[in-house]
Amino acid sequence: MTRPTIRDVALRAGVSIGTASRALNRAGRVSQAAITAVQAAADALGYEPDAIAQSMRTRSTGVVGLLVSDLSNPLYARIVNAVEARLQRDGCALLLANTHNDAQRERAMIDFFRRRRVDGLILAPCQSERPELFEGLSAQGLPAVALDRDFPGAGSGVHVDHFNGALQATRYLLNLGHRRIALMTPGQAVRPGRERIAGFRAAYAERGLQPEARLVRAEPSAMQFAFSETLALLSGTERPTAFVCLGTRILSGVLQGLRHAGLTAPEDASVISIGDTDLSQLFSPGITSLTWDFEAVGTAVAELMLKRLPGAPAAATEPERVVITTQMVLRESCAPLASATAAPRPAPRPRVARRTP
Amino acid sequence: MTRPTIRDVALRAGVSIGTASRALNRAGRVSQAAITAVQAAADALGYEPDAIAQSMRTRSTGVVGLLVSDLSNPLYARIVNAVEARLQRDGCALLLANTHNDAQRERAMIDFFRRRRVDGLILAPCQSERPELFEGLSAQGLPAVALDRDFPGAGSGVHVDHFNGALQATRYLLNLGHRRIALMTPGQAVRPGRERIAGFRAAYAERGLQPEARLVRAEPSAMQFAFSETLALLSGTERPTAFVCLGTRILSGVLQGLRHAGLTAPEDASVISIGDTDLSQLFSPGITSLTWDFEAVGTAVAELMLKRLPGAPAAATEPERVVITTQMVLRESCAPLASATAAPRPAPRPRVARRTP
DNA sequence: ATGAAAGCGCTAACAA
DNA sequence: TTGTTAGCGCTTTCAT
Repeated sequence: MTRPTIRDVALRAGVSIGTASRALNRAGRVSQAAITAVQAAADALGYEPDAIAQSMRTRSTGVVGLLVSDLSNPLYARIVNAVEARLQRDGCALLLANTHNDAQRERAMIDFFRRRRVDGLILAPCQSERPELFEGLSAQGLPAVALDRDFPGAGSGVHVDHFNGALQATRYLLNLGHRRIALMTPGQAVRPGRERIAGFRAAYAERGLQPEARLVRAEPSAMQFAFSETLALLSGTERPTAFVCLGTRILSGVLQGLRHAGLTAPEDASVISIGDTDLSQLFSPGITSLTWDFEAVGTAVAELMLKRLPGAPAAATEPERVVITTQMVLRESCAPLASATAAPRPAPRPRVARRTP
Repeated sequence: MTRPTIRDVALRAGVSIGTASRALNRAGRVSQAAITAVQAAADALGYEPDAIAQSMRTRSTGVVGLLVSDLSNPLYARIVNAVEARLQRDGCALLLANTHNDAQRERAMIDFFRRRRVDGLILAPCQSERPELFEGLSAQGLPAVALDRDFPGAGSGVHVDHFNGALQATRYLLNLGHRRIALMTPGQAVRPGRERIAGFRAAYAERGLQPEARLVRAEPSAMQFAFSETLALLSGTERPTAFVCLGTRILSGVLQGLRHAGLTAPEDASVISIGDTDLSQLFSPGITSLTWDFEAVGTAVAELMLKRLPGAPAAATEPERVVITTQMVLRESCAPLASATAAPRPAPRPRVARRTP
């Protein structure tokens, strides 16, 4: 009842083990007759080569490790999905681990993956982008690709253009007359946070302005956090007139905060979010969103990885970077500042004509 | 520059390879002195045992395969996340693959995983729940656990109580006076769909009624599908007065359909959805939801798996089933039928008092 | 073109 | 308690 090995196949085909291997892999000098016989024997036996044994010999597993901070983030999930799909096309397997933003676990899982002899590592995890982490991998000849993270002086990666995204979103609000704009984004310790804050500041700088420091709230993404922060921001007298919500679950927290305070967008505050989600589309008012192609991110990072894999046709060694640009989807959640303060609130009008029943 | 092997460690510690192995694994008869020396040598060398070689010998990889139809489904993502977390605690790795509801790919990926010698397989994929699939695995001694799927006559699994969930939701609507209730659920070919339809029918049966066949729409989950189906259902004269949306992305499709038709919940139609999402919570009106603990599903399935793994303390052989119950979260998206037809639509009142600015 | 044989790094059975 | 040795299943020289 044990699985047939190549030995069984060779025996049955009446050839040696070596020949069987060559025939199976169509490698080098094998006669057509041998190929046919071996193939037949393999089929008859239901032979499946043992990937572990192959890895043992060839020192290549065909497995790529993916470290992500939190898969339950739907936006990450979409990326991981795309990574897997692309890898699958090339016969690569995906080993997945969550780090839960825990630096210690990050390190542990990298070791774990290395012990398992993954052929490459995709990293989107780090609390802090320690360069030695990335360089250590490259030095050991383990291809690593960064997913929206900057490891100083290192390697390939896919990067979303958060800077210009935040710039564009902020500029849009400034053009509407807003000056007290709250920026809520996860972790300024990592690239997305840093870039967004920089873009935010740049938009103000274009007009010779500077944002109030207290309005920049950079913390790990969490709905609960966003909710309480929103309440805190709304409680003061000089409350923000606009919210830029740059984290997956931040939007819901902010919307709940506004609701809890009895405020409505866009009359009381304008709102911009990221990721063109169901919520953005269906909330009333529709939420103006800063978004990008999440599937493209996953596909790109997978392709960068595949290119650097041992077996790849042209094993590119020089680092490569892919930039993913953002787009704004305009909806109804932003309004000129004047109308919010000066004019009385206009009566809400339905977005579509109501059908007569 | 090559990684140190156990040989190097043994050499440096001045012991034999066998002793080094025993010391590293703290297995059996080893002197304290040996353990100390070997440990020191391993640390000095930065030795990490090669998991592939270990697997080769022990015939156990410490890897569990997970087959899921579509990870970009946020609800699945949450489950996978929980699975990974639980597995990680026990030092198991997670090999992940999407099947995209493609029966052929399902089979291919199972073979792929088996070739990689996974220790176990978690399956939540199957278009059709072919018994031979599951039985084939068990017969080969590969532990398999089903995730909300029924493989006739087979194995362990975690099952959400969709039957009672749908029963409860439908009963709730019937109690409100609704009779033309549309049920939208993905694939009746698989367990969740079947159970939901059965629960739906059971609720009608309790009152000696029978649902109209045309109101049961069971297709693969997709927002686009839900949207067009909703429009189709709304276009007739005898349009449904309530929608039960039992698929992750179905709710958005239905809501968009209603909006497109110029209709509003709950005045024109009551709506119930699954999974207590951001959208359910923040949409106006708040969507009454049928939900369950997705993390518990993932944890349970992981634990079922761990229990059946070769190394497990008591390798349970008899199949085990875990049932996850559903809860209703009542919000504002459902209304008595009478008020929708007889009474004029009441003016909307804000959910919370509006603060004076 | 084929067969024999040497390992990949490790564990486990057997001797000592 | 320790060292020696035989593989796990496969690929890959090296002869033939």
